[in-house]
Amino acid sequence: MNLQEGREKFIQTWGTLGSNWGINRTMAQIHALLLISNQSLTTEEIMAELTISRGNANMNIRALMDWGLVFKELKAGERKEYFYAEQDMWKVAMQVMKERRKRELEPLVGVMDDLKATEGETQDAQHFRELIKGLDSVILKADRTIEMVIKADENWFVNNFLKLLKR
Amino acid sequence: MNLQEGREKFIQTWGTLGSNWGINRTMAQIHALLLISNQSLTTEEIMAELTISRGNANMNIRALMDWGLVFKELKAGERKEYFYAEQDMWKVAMQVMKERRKRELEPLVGVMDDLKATEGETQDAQHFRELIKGLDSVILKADRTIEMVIKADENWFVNNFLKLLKR
DNA sequence: ATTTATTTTCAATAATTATTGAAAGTTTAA
DNA sequence: TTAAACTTTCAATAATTATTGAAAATAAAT
Repeated sequence: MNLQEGREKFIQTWGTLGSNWGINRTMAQIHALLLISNQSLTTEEIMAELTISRGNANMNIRALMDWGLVFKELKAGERKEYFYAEQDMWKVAMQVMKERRKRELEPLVGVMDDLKATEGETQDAQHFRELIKGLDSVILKADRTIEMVIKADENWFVNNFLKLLKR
Repeated sequence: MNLQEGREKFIQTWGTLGSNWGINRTMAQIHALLLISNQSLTTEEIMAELTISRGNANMNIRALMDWGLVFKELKAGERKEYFYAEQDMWKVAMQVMKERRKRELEPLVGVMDDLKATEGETQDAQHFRELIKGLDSVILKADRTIEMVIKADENWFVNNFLKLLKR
């Protein structure tokens, strides 16, 4: 497989993976393209490479920036914006976890509290509360695990940083 | 919140959550309905409760069985099929992990091997291979972690089973 | 101030994905 | 065997989601 084929396969694979996980295909493809690019790209270049419209490119680039996966670079003396992606895939994975935790797990915790407070002493009501309790404990466990992994990773980062200073 | 409201809110929440994660809303709602039901339900009952068509109900029930989240029960002297869901939410979470690992992570490993073999000695080609290497290591790490959690959980199950025998 | 370059927005449209419902298939009972 | 009860399939349709493209907004240069 040559470079061109590899790049195309990666963009397509990343796109499919994204849509399996509830992320819009184009957004994942732009991310893939920026990942494999050595330099930052303009909106124009992204449009051309993926043959998508300006509107589409713009909206998805913004979304990637909201996710903290893509950043803007301004070049001196140039008016247009350049974009690049975090390339360390471990950091990418951490960032995705962090964001999904914030966007989905945290709101869920609130809903679970409401559901736990459901009234009624019938068998059905008790069964419902039992199920919710079980689900709540799984959600809490997941939340704590992710928190732990993120904290550990950040410490690792801080530690490496401190090591650098000590040299 | 009374029981009826709680059930409806749960079904709707589970449906939304599912579609955020690339799972069809109705499938998630049928799952939710079976989770909160004390007894197994027929296709008719599921259709009525969620106001969906027979075809839709049938297809999504099959999908849930393929995922190992829902099971069929045949009642003596009755012709129609009854369905129920695994109610232990920890087991549900494990089963979802297992299935996603099998369906998505494993095929990905194959693609990554192809991508790692991309040819070329240009800067671009080297950068591409570096990225793929980094991604591959994250995927492998995720795969091993999930495997570990599943194994640990299965051992826990075996252990508890053995404990029961020893009483 | 005016022009030019660039980004953003969003109504219209296209593409994708989910759902229906009726016909075909299957299984059990009479 | 025929009929009745039930399940499965799938082409047609509906609903949802993504994409376009052109106009409006913004920012910088002349």
